[in-house]
Amino acid sequence: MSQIRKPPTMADIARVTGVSPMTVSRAFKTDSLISAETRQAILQAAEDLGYVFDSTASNLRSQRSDFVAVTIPSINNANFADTVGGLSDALAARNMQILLGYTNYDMQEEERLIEQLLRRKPEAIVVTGGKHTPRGRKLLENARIPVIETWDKPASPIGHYVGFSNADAVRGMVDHFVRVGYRRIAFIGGDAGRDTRGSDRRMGFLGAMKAHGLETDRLIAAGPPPISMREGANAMARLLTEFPDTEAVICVSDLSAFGALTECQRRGVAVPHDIALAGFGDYEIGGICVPTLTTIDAKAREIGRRTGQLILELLEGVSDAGHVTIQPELMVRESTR
Amino acid sequence: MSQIRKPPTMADIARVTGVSPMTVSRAFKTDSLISAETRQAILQAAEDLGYVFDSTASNLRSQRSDFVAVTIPSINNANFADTVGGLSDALAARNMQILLGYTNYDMQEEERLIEQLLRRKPEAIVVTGGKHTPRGRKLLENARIPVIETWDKPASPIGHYVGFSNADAVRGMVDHFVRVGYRRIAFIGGDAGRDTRGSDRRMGFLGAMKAHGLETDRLIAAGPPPISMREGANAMARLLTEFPDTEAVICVSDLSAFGALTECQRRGVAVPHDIALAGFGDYEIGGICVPTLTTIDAKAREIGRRTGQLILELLEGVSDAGHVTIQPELMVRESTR
DNA sequence: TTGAAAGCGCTAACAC
DNA sequence: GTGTTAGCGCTTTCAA
Repeated sequence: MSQIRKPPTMADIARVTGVSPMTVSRAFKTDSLISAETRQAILQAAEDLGYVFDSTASNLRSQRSDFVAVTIPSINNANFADTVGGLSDALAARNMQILLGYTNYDMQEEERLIEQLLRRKPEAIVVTGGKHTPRGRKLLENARIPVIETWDKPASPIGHYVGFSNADAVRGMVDHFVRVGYRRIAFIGGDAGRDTRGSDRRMGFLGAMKAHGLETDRLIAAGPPPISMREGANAMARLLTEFPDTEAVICVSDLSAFGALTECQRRGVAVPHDIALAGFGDYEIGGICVPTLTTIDAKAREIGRRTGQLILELLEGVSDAGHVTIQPELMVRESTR
Repeated sequence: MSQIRKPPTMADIARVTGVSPMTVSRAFKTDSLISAETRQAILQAAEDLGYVFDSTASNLRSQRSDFVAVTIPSINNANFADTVGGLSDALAARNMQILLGYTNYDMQEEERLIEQLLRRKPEAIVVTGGKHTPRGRKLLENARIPVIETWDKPASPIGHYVGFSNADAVRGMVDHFVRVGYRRIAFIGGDAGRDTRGSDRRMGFLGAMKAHGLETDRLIAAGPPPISMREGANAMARLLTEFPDTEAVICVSDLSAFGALTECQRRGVAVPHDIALAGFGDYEIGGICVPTLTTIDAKAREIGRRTGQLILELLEGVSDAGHVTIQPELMVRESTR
């Protein structure tokens, strides 16, 4: 009886409905010219047969995939999740789907991922950061689709970008710290060289400190990214041991800053009275923990939204070059003077 | 000069290399019979021409997509991110790619998403939770591919599942609370009916309280999901006003529990001395905040890993039914007696 | 180890 | 508003 039958195709619907396959195809496109009754009959027949539209075939024939490929360092990070959310919302208007991959903060893995994603023939590709392996960069350059680098302001962009200078953002925070009177300032971040955004922030810290004529030896390397709460706590423990007279600490993200805060709480070190603390990224936790954390809002969601807008414009030929600079915002809260 | 040229295909490589397209195709498959020199020459030519393999065409012809479709409520949630991470790792062995969509805790949106994902012809589909719209359920039943429900133990599974009873898990926590002496216990969760896992946890709370002959009126509905830190804090404020003599609070997740904790800190209410606090999900924050949070580890990553294993077994025909029950683990920490 | 023929399911392009 | 033809780029199948 109930044999394994092949799934129905448009041809099957055409046979049942007494129209040509082409008409069935038209019935599934919202904008196409087709009489209301015909469409209705076709959609009904499709429902009855349990038909499922085959995007693969459609994509091959029309040479459009409705995919936008996206690489992020980690799926488990609220900043990148927000960016993907904003992007997704912006693309929903055109019914485009995101093909997401994560690199685990590894440029080799990014290269592998880019290659794999490009095989799916996306209409655009969005990458996080402006640094890539030579081959990864070449793959992007040759991709014949819009390439958008995000969360960075690349020295030499491959195509387009939507981002900001991580170094400049931290520089601004150091300037603020100095303005309100802090001098012995430390930086907690990942080991140099892997998380490029983290490294850029560290560079910004170093540059600004030097510009102010301040010491730059209070650097705690908390290991390979992702630098999260635990690493922040451990780094703070080292900092309090090695440089007990530190007045203020800038952490590579709110997550590590919160970890650092908990270490202070366990030791009875008062924030900001004994030591000031700041993060980066305006994560939810920074706005709610006690004390709330001074941070930099990098506008994660806006980065995604603007990226999505840009992609739609590029695909429609409305625009042809997008260098969108996002303005991060310093948010002074309870954890600093 | 440099005209817009069509991207090279296997036929182009075949022409350049002097072999048939079929041989080129073989060169890209690791297991196929082909001489080492021929393959070498072909891969070299491909590199020179900037060839990119076309998965779309491959998928159509071979009727295999190497996609696994996944729906999660929110991309910005560490528990689901961990599950996707575990799944992704398990599938990496077979080079399968995850096609991810998020439902925003909305079953209507889930239905829309399922339909869209199925059009891409995934080899399996993983959904979060065991409750769906009637049409969503029907789509899954007719999908002719393995369907795996996760993060739940469905009353009537569509196909397979990897999960646990959210109600039972919370029941166990209530039992523990009663055992150590708490009686006036409250529950902070989302509005009933939207986040099904949250509702199940609430049901578990109510059932266990009744079983112990305790009052069940200390229920704070914190709004529609996602219930995060801010909602937890607001709910705690209401709870402390409406039921100031509450001895212990169970929150629908660690995030809301942490929010609740901050509200206590701002009011000078000592945890666990004045009130005990527990969460759900073993998020990173619960293990590091002060005090650390009693919680239930739902083994998010293991859910993903086991799901991935199951999918591979099902696709290889090794297994034909998977009802995998995950055992959540109560973790008693500083926030409770 | 390699090649030839056919076709996966859909839609572009054109005709009526 | 609908139909016909051809073919997107690859791989299955069979043959050599």
